[in-house]
Amino acid sequence: MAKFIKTGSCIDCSCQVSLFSCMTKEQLELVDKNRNQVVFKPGETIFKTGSPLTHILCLTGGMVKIYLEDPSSGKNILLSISKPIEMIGGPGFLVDDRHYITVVALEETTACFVRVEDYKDVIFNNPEFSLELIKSRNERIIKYFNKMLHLTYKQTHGKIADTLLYLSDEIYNSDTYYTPLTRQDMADMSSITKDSAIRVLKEFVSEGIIKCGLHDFEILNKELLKKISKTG
Amino acid sequence: MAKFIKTGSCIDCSCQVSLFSCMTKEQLELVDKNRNQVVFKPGETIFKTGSPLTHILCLTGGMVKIYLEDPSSGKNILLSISKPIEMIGGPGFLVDDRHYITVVALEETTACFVRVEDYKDVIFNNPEFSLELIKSRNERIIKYFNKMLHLTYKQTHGKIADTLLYLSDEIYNSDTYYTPLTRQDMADMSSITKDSAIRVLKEFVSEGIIKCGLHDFEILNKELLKKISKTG
DNA sequence: AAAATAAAACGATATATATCAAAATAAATA
DNA sequence: TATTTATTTTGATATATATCGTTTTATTTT
Repeated sequence: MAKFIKTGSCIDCSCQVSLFSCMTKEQLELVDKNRNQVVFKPGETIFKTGSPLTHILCLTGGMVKIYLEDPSSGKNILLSISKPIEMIGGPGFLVDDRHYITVVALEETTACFVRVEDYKDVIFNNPEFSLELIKSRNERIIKYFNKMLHLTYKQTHGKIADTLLYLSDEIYNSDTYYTPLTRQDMADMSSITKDSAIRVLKEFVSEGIIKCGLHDFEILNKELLKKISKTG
Repeated sequence: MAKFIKTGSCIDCSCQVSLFSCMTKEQLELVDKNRNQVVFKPGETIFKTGSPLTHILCLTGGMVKIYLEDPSSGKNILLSISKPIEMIGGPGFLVDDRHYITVVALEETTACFVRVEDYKDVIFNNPEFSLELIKSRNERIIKYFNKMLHLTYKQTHGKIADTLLYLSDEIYNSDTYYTPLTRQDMADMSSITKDSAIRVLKEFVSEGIIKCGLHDFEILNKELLKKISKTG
């Protein structure tokens, strides 16, 4: 039992639904301070593909990876990394109430769970929130469109370049960063095999485009990396 | 001028916005009967990637293909075929009001344009509609998740099998169908090259799985096709 | 109907990348 | 610290699929 349900999670954590109506990040930050939260250790699974979607996650601290799992092939696609403050639900919401994503803590992560019924209530009673939600869904779809295009025509070098730039520009906001991601994770982000990821990273190092250890990365020639990302 | 704006399109076609609040297909059908519509000839472009998104399309007759275009690589992904009655907007709605999809008529197609402001009004004033819209966005995201997984791990045979099954099960509802799609279209649907599509189709024919002419298809061994789709 | 254009078909070749196996290194555990 | 386990690295090989040039067939235009 304790193996499947993390202590303290999936309990109505006294989130005041009305407070969610005002959706500015500043307000959410305030709200979150006064709330009991669940703490996840690195590597712990928060949402698992296929399991019932009963709550929406409000990520308040730490960092998680979000990925797709294909049970039949065993292949994964690492879709994104998420940082606070972000609501993480997944497309099963309002559809079949199942998770279509797996969310795993990359470091110590704090989160609060909001019941889907409560979340639905907010949408129903707050048209501004609805429009914001539709907007964010659409923004995500645009990202998936790009991902689909990249998956079809980019090759390993372009894909790894994308991954390095994503981490630098969107996650760590620096050309030098430490990441807990493994080579397998970076391969899953790039939709290539682990072996290919290692090979390409090594090439980039030998060409002076990056410097890297197991988890430390430094982008030395960002312009070239961007060019590689563009040309495929 | 006439080259870019189809005569009669993108004009507020007196759609009664309030009527859209009731979103059952039957009701929409009734509405559409009393509305002046725009007729597109086969091959005509209705929405073009990159152009301003000023209207949402209500497809009332005919059939369209919806695809992603990558201007830099020239690669296309054919996402889906749409039949009446369906609302076609695209993820630029509420984001940057640009089209991220290209919609092209496959046969003579009738459609009605709804101004985005009016559409926004409906969402704002009708919470049931909002929930339905979020649901449909999520359903689409689930499809894109599957597409992304398939793109990464399936190979040509599995991809073409998927395309044949999609046309049979979701579009033409028959194991025998005529389709105006070209080999290039079927390749774009499968995210492979035209040459590969031709090769695989020919293999399927020689193995007795399908029978096909240029545009006529007959699925002879559906179970095997499903198996090929599953195993990649 | 003839000419021109576009689409489909096909073979030969190139190549990128997955796959596999084995070694080296790092991390976790006892 | 020693031992086990997991991750990373590396090379060799296989293979699927894109690419290219050419021919054939279909479709459209004049």
